[in-house]
This record gives sequence, structure tokens and C-alpha cells, in this order.
Amino acid sequence: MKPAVRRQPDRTRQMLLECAFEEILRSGFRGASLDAILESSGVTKGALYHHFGSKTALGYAVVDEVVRPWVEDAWRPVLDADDVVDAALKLCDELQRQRTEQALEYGCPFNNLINEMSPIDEGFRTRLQHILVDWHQGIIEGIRRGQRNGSVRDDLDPEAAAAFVISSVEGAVGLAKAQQSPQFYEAAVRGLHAYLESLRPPQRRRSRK
Amino acid sequence: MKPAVRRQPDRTRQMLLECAFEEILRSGFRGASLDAILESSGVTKGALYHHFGSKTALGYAVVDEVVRPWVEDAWRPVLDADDVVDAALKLCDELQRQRTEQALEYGCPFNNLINEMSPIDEGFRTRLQHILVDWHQGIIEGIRRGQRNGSVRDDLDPEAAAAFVISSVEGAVGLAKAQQSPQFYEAAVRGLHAYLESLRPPQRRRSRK
DNA sequence: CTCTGAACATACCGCGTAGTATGTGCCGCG
DNA sequence: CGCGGCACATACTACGCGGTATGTTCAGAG
Repeated sequence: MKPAVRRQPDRTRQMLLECAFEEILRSGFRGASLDAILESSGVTKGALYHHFGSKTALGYAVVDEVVRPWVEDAWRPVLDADDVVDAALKLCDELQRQRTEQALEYGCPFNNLINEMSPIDEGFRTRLQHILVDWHQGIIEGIRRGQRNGSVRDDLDPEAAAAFVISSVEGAVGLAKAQQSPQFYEAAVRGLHAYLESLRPPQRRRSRK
Repeated sequence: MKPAVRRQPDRTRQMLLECAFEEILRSGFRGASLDAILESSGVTKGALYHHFGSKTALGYAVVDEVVRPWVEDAWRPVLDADDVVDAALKLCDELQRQRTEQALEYGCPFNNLINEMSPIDEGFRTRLQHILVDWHQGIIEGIRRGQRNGSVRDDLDPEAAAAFVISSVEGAVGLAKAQQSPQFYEAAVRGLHAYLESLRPPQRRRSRK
């Protein structure tokens, strides 16, 4: 009657991380109920405290092993593309298309955690900071490469532009939570789209195509 | 021995609102402890529940009577100025200067509440939504006026640009909480500054001065 | 002067929570 | 074959929290 295979510590741990991620996305970290995580994951409290020493430790693990890859997978394609603006616009359209989902209701897990936990817990703050710094640095590198291969204007401060773009994206996703219609969010993405277009060098009509 | 004047219901109520605002800024709404608010305001629990039916009612009142004016006072000057871009840049520098304060640690009360409460409480969501819609509409009007009097480019989607700017500001303030240095925040504001400059019409060198 | 009710003050309650103490089964090693 | 310890499972505890019940005081109407 019991599950065919038990004693799968890796799988149990992974289940906990994923279900905790979902619950934290819905309720925030402090609002996340361990009982809810246990119920959705089908794990008992004993198992949880065997794998993680505390709720905080579980939260840290979620940041390190779920949130971080989740964020990096999002912006990594931009860095790999040869035309940064094209790649960014593509990602921008992606944001527009995925808007019907939970994203508009629950926002971005990364942004949520920064807002909730950074001021009150150093462990969260430093972890989230590193994710942000890496992201920022990645975009800066992308812009520099774009400037080198002529797909981005030369007279652009890469550090400022990168921070500005990241801020606008996270800000838009955050503010969208206050709306029940995607109107504001769509407008913000349109604004971002136009801004990204303006980053192309003026002399050249198009880089190619 | 007792305070010279007691029984000042208006003052008591105001004290509660202000102290609740501070506590909510520090700990979020759910994390805000009524006991902490009572201690900092010097009011007892009986008095609190005489003025407000519940913690939620207190939170709504804080949004309506503290957060809303706080937000509107910030962007109202932009609408009143004749050159929108100048006014926006001024506000932008203001953001840069006030960065040393609590702003970087605790963020924007408005943005914080949206992120925390919108997904889980309709009462908060609708109130915050109205503040955001008014803000958005205000900036749109400002841009339109700028386009009419020649201080803003004609080929600009006011709705998109307004949402984009608001998003970037709130996003920057939110993300700044993850940093202990103002580096990222300053970069984002610099990016915003450059973007605002780009909104000026190209043909005219300067509107005046 | 009296008396009513607004404006508090104090003591208490119930609930959900993170965390713990202790028990159990099973796999692998010797 | 025995047995130690990993991977769980269950029952319980402590505590902070929002909320309430009840008592007290004072200002003002009549």
C-alpha cells in the first residue's frame, strides 16, 4: 500500500525545494506555512527537519538551488546571442506572452524575496545580492560585446543601462500585481521595447536581415 | 503625573496611523506587530481597537491616509511644471540624493505593500491599484502636455513611457534593498536620467535657458 | 449635579506557528 | 545473521500573535 519506492533522500529533498518554492511564491517566505509545504510535497515534518535544520535553512536552499538557476536561465540567452538588442527584444516579447500566467498575480520570485527578506535577514540579502550582481554583470558584458560588434550604440553607459533595464523589468512585474488587468504591465513592456530599440546605433539602419 | 491633555481622539488616531506606517515600512504589513505599534505610539490596545476594528482596517487606513498622499506628493510637482523633462530630471536627482536614508534599506512603502499584499488581499489590492492608476494617469497627462508645448518628442507613446518610467523607479528602489552599497541603485538612476534626456525633441537644442 | 457614552486601559483567550522529542523501519556493512 | 545509523514518521510543546471581554475615566449634555 505504501509507495513502491521509499527512502529516496535526493528526490525527497528536491520535492521539498520545489514545493517550498511554490509556497514561497504564493505567500512569501514568512507567510509560507511549513504544514502547507509538507502537504503539497507529501513529506512529513520529521523528513523536512532531517534534510533542513530550520525554515530559514530551507529558504536559503531554495534561493541557492531554485531561484538562482531560475533567474540565470532567463538572462543567459541574452549574453550568448550575437545581437544583444535582438535577444533582449525577444526576451521582452516573452515577458509579454507569459503575462497571462501566475506571473501577473504572484510576480517574480526573485524580486519578491528581495523585497520581503533583504531588509530583515542578512543570509537572504547576501544570496540575493549575488544573484543580482551576476545578472547585472552579465547584461553589462552583453552590452559591451554589442558595442564591440556594432549592434549597440557606443555612447551608452553599460552599467547604467543594464541596471536601468533590470529595474524596469522587475518593477513592472511587481507593479502588475496591483492590477487585475494587464494594461499597465503591457504598457511598461511596450516602453521597455521602445527603449531597447533606441539602443541600436543610429548610423546603421539595421545590423542585418 | 498623567499627560497634561488626554482624550485627544484625532491625535491618537493620527499617531496610530503614523507609527503603523513606520512599522509596516520596517516589517511589512503581516510582519508588523500591533504591540510594536502600540509601544512606539504610546497607545494601548483598547484605544487601537476603539479607533480601528481590526489590523486589516488599520492597514487600509494607512494606505488611504498616509501612503496615498505620500505617493501623490512625490509626482504632483512633475505634473505642475511646464517642462516635464526638467521636472522629472529634478525628481530623479532627488532620488539620487535621498539614497543614503532608509530608502535603500526599507524601500518604497507603496511598492512594498503592492508586492506583499496585492496577491492575498483584495482590499489592499484595489486601494493600491487606484494609487498606481492615478500616478500613471498623472504622468501620461504630463507627457501629453509636454508634447503639446514642445518639451517632449511627438513620437512617444505616453502610456508606455509613463508605465516604463514608473516601473524603473520602483524596480530600482526595490532591488536596492539587496545591496549594501548604492552602486546598483545609482547606476539605475543614471540610466533613468539618460532615458529622460532622450525624451526631448531632437530638432530643438533646448527648450529655453 | 447627574448621567450617558465616547475614549481609553488591562487582562485574558484561542489559534497557528516553528521547532522538538521520541519512535520505527529498513538498508548495508561486517 | 546481527546491528548501527540513515531516513523518515508522529505526537507534542512553547510562544507570539490578533482579537476580545470587561473595567475605568472623563467630557459634556440636560
